[in-house]
Order: sequence, then C-alpha cells, then structure tokens
Amino acid sequence: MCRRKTTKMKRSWQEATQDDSDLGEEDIEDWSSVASSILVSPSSKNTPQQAAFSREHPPLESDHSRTIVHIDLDCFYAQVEMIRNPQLRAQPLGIQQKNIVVTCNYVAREFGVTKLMYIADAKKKCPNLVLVSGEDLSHYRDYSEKVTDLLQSEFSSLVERLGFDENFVDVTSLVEKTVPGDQSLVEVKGHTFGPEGQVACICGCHKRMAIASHIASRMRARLREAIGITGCAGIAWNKLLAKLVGEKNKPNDQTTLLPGSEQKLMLSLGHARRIPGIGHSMNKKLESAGIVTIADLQRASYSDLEAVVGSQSATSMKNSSFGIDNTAVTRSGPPQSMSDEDSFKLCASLNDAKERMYNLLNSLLESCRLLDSLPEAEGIYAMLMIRKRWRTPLTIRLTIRKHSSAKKWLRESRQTQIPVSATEQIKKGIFTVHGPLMEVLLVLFKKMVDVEQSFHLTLINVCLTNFQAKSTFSKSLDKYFSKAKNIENERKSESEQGAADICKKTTDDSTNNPKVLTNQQDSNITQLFEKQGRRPLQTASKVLENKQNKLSFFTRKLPSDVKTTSKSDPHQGDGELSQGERDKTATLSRTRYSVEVKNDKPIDKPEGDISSETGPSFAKSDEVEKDFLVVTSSREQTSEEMSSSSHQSLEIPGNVDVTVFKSLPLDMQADLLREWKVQSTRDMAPEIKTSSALSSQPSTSNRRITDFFTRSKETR
DNA sequence: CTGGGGTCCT
DNA sequence: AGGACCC
Repeated sequence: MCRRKTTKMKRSWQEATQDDSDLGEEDIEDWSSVASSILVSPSSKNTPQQAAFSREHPPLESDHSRTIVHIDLDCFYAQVEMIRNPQLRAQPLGIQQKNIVVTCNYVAREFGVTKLMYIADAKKKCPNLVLVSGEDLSHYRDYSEKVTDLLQSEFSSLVERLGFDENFVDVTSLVEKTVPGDQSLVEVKGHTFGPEGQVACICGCHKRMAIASHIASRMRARLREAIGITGCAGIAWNKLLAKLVGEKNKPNDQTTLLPGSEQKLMLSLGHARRIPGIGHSMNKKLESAGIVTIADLQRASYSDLEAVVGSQSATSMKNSSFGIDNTAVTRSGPPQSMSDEDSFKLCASLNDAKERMYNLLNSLLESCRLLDSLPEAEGIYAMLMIRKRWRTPLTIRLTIRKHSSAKKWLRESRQTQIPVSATEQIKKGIFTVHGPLMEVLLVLFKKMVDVEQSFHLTLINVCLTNFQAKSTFSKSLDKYFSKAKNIENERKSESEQGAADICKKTTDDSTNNPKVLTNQQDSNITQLFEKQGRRPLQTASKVLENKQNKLSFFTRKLPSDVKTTSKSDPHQGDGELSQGERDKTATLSRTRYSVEVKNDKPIDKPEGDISSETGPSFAKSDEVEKDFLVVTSSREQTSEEMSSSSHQSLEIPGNVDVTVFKSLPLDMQADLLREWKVQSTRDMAPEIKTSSALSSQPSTSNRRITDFFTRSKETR
C-alpha cells in the first residue's frame, strides 16, 4: 500500500520535474488524485523502515486530514499604536526603532514607505510621516498575548505563535464537529486561491476548507470586536500552505486554498527563499547548486539536494516546494525566555555598561513582577495572575555585540545559573534581586570583555530563561480561598497578604511581612555604582485594563507536546489530557463560537438555540461579552455532565468561599472546577469509556490555569 | 545609517 | 555557546 502510494507520488514528482513551467490542468489533476488517494494515517511515517525508505524517496505525501488557519495581524505594531492613539489612524504612521521604520500603517504605505526602511528614506517618500518609537515592545507583547489567548480559548487549544503577530490554529476538531450532515455544498467565505468550482479531491477536504473559512471569518470578527485588531487569515490543510495562501489578499482579508491548487500556489512564489525555513544561509547553499526558484527545487534531484544541504533539510525542502508539510501545530505555551536588549552606537566604559545592564535587568524584573497592578486587582485576580506569571528563571544570559570591524552582527554570550538566593527571593515574590544578579552579570561581562583594555560595544542583551519546572503554588490554592473574605474586606494590604501566602510555599514562618510585596529598594545596589544618578526601581502602577485578558495567559507545553523527532499525529488535536482526565473534565465553558452552515449559507445562531439540533451549533458573537456559563450543546450530554453542570456547587471544595468563586470570570471558574474535579477523582478507578465525540469536546480555557501549575517546563 | 524580540537545533 | 530560523 505504501509502495503503491509512493510510486504514484513519485510519478507526479517526475511530471513536475520534467516541465516545471507547465501548470496545466493535467498536473493539477494528477496532484489532486494523488492527494486524495493517499489519505493515510500519518503516524505510520516514523518507523525506521519508513525513514530508510524516505532517504531514497522523500515522503511526498499530501495529507488533507487536518485543517489549519493561519492568522497574520496587519502591520501589527502600527495597529497597536493606532489603538492607543486613534488620532494616528488618519495619518501616515511609522514605527521607529533606532534608525529604521520597522513597520508602518497602510496610509504610509501609499506613500511608498515599507517595512524595515531607513528613517531618512521613509521621510523622503513621505515628509509628513508620523514616527512613534517602537523600541519598547511591552505593549505589543500585551496585545499579542491577547490575540493568542482569544484564539486559544474560543477556537482551539492548539495555537502556535510565530513572532508577535502570527498564529497557527489547528481547527481540525472544530471543523469535524461542525460538518453538516446533509449539505454537501458549502460555500467558501472570503477569497479562494485556485480555479472556481474546482472539485479536486474526494476526501471531503473541500468542505472542510469551506467550513474553516467561516471559522476564520469568525476569528477575525472576534479579534476585531474583542481587541480591536484586524488581520489576515489563510486556510489550508497544513501550516505551510495556510501561511502562504493568507498573504494573497491583504490587509484585513482571508484566503482559502482550494485543494488541487497547491502547486499553483507554490510556483507563484517564485524564489525558493519564500519558503519558510529557507533562510539566508540555506539560500546561499542552494544558489551554489544552481537552485534559485521553487521550480528549481522541485526539479532538483534528491541526491544532489542532499549533498548540498543534508538529508533532513533536503527532505523538508523538497516537500515544502510541493506544498507538503506534515509538521504539527504545537501549542506555544508561555515564553521559554524573556529578554530585553538595547543597541547603541557606543558603549566603551565599564560604568556605562553597568548602567545599561542595570536598566535592562530592571525592566526585565519589572515585567516579571506584575505586582504593580496587584493593589488594583481583586485579591483573587492578583493571586491567579501570580500563579500564572510567577515563573522562576533559573539561568541568566548576557549577550553583547562588539564593534570589531569585520563581523558587526556577531554576538557573543555567556550564561550562568541564577544564584539560589535570588531564585528563592523570586519564588517568594520578591523581585528586588538586582544586587546579586548584577554581580552575576558583571562576571559574565568580564568573561567576554577585558575591562582593562578599551572596548567598543554596540549591543547588550539580558535574558532570563530556563524557567523552573514545578510550581509549588498549586497546593496553596485552597488556603487562599478560605481567606478570601478577609481580602474582600481589607482591600489592598490584604490582597498583598493573600499573594504572600501563596508564595510562602507551605511551611513558611508565620511572620512573613505582607510588605515584602511592595517595592523595596535594594540598598546593596548602591554599591554597584560609583556614580549617582541611576534610576530607582520604577513603581509605575499599571492598571489592569482587562482582567480577563490579563488572566488568560499562555498555557505551558505538556509532555505529550514535546516533539517526537519528526512527524506529528494530526489527530492529537485537543488531546494533551489523557482520556481519563478528559472524561472527568467539567463541561462548563465559556461561550464558544462557530458557524452554522445551512442551505449553503452560514447563519449565526446562539449556541443555546435548540432548533439548531439538526446542524452544528454555534454561538453567536453579539453576546460574547455577556459572560454566562453555557453547557456546550454541540453534542449530547451524558448524565454525568448534566449533573456536573447543573449542580456545580457540589464540585466546589467546602473550604472555598462560593461568593468569591462566583465573582470570578467564567473561564476561570471553569478552570478551577476542572482542577478540583480532576484532583478529587485522580485516584479513582478507571472511568467509564465515552465516545470519541465526547472526549474530543474541548475544554478550552479549562486547561490553562491548571496545567500551568500542575505541569511546568520539563528540563531538557 | 541595520529592530527587538523569539524559537529550536547542533 | 553559537547558529540557524521566524516575525
């Protein structure tokens, strides 16, 4: 079977090889039939035999079983600045970092301003260009996280970030749940890429793409409603194609790839460098072998290619050139590192370097803390934020760039463990550890720079990484709730105490001073500076603009997400929980969105609408801000689920204040319910088997907080 | 006249 | 620790 399949693939490859310029229907049809004939379980690709076989014949398998949406925000930094200051919307706006316009709005683009353009050139093109500094990324980071969170909580738990402004969303399971029973024809929403009316594949992918196009439309609508941000979507059956097709209609639009048109899409790109994964150095290697275009790549013999770039790259490039990509959407989780950097013309003295390092470190620790907003949040919010945010880095890295004539862009770095004294402090929520960290940074600095000699630096970067694996906060949760009434009554200091309690781990002394959580100047820091005028710790109090968004932070990668050497199971979908855990999952969830497809036309309907029984049920978007708990109704409920949703108070541990609990955002309530439920049933006997439809019901946001604390970064 | 971030692999 | 890649 594999052999037949591969033979057929090979034939199509040879056809493409023989005349790349001919994009006739024959090629496309052949590809389509190939694609449809080999809907095969991709899990069969990891066997050694397969790998060995692949070396001779790269695994060109077109897999249509997944449905991927790629979301790409329009000129992201510029959009954020326009949200922050709407007056900018009407003007040509450029975001400036040092000497460069890193991005600009579409008004400016009409003047010919482009990304990564020198300020001087941009001003020449557009003398009235308004420039906003974009060197501080924190606002962009905030909006970026909101976007990922929205996609993750409302559409799919499988969301992968790429930079700040792109997200891949695997909507396979959502699509499957909404496949209409009788309607075979579903119109694609938005633009398509490919010939109209093409019926290319018999596997049902066309219909899935069409449904996904409605989901993508809903995603973009939600991003606009809830965050005020616009973006493009690409819809296809793998990440590569989704990303590439999404660019076809910009800005603020969407494009669905029609099955059979992948060859046309890939060849439309022209240059091989347009393929994600082929960067500067790969491209140079390819050029040295005479491979410049994607057609060249398709045409190149595998053995030649392998000789130039190695077998692994050869295989993935060959596949990519045909639009084949089996890589999974990998849930991003919270960041693996936090860094802050500054570049400059000249840094030539130790004191200068110290001050710059201090400033970088200070802003890093500031963004770790989030305690500034604590007094303005309810105690419970603060605590949960802390639970999410307080990840303790175990290593610190210093990176510099020396001016040394030749390789100006070369960086050097040294890293070391953060002193245990400092990590202990951070665990307790005390972020005034500048002193010890500065000492460590200084050591790292001197490993790279001979401070006795003259030096010339042009960049310094401080990076916190290697976050601690296991959180100890989880067990303090119930304690917190039992104190919740105090917090309500006594406001600020009490909320700080609440946070402090959480941080005390378990057996801490009872004399813990609540004030540890306020800003404290570390007097030791003074000794690090011979010169005065350094900045005190900033006590800026950021307000919680949006508690929901602040609180729904990224989930952490789970062990099952950790890469298995190469291929992925496209059906792992929402499956990072074990079957048993899923079955125990509370069914309360926030309103979810989807699209009802009826008579070839999508109709928005509230999820509770019983008349939607015949088709897939989707919530309507207008009511999203009303946070009411709904029992997801896109399938039948088991009696167990009915009871868990209608008698939710039974799921709440006795020591928890119900009033406080009910004041929480609904998705958080669901998170906690699930957490308790899982905990209370963890040691029970194996549960009743349920249907796959049931088990695949996503618990969306339910996973976020719990996973964050029960699982953490596994050491690598 | 080259951003300020991130990721993973070797 | 560096290098590749991404935005």
